[in-house]
Amino acid sequence: MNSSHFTIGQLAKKANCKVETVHYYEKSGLMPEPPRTEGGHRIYALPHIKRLSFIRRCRELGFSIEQIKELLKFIDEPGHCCGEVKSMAVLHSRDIQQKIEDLKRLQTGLNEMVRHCKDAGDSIDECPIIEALYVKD
Amino acid sequence: MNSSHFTIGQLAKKANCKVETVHYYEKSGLMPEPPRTEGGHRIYALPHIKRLSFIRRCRELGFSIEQIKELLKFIDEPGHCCGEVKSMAVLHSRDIQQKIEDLKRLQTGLNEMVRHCKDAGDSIDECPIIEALYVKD
DNA sequence: CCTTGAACCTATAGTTACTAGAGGTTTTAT
DNA sequence: ATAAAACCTCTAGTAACTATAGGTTCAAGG
Repeated sequence: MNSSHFTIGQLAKKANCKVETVHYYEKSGLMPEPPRTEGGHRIYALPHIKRLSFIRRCRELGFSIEQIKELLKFIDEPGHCCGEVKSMAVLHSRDIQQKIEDLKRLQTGLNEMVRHCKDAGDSIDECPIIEALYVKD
Repeated sequence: MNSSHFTIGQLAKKANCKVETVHYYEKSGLMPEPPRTEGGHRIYALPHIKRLSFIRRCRELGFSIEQIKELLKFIDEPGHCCGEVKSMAVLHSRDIQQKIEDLKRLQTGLNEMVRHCKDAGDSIDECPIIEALYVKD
């Protein structure tokens, strides 16, 4: 294996993910099927590292596999423009904002219940959290 | 079906979830197996409604199925105290706080990239988002 | 009573994004 | 040559549902 070629393990390590994840991305269509050795081992090169690192960074940002597919299409195919990428990023940013707000609402509700709890001693029958959640209907 | 008994569809509706979800909770051990009609249909009563509603409220608060199992154990078995419930709620609240912070970090990173985008016109080669994510390694 | 449609039943498979394990082959280092 | 590490494909599992298929039961209306 010459120095401008990499095994799947090396690729995975450089992009900070597992070998199985690379298999998964190949099967999902994110990563191209690479050339192989005579023995059947995958041969990767620098462009693969760049692509996988891109995918990993997008995943870290919370983009779904499908969204990353679209982004990769923008990159792979001619004729796309930055505005399309920006649109996706803006929509995604809104999703994240919505999730933050949802979690904050949860947090508030939960903390409100915790606030009414004494530190110890009460039995379950007198627990404000259980009382709040196990109400009559 | 007399008026203090409910079908699974009625139960699901009252607790705001689907019939399949009730099946799932029964299989997961959250809901007890109820008595049946001669024909094999499940017969539910008020305590089932209360229990399922509790489960749904916990799910809405983001508790996992396993966590809800524990909470239900506190309720079902004698000798537990409110402090145990409070502990779980406090730990869970911390989880949620961590998620909020993670999402905010994502949000910040994403918005920073979006901020450098002009509205349109640039090709993908000049897209600051792609440039940031598809870097050399 | 009969018919029909709705609701029920169980079992299985799919969703998303991985992750693990099994059993076998290839490569590498000693 | 040998042993261990790394590779391969395939399958199944994770969490929390959700959908589908094929069959049975129930309820309402004629």
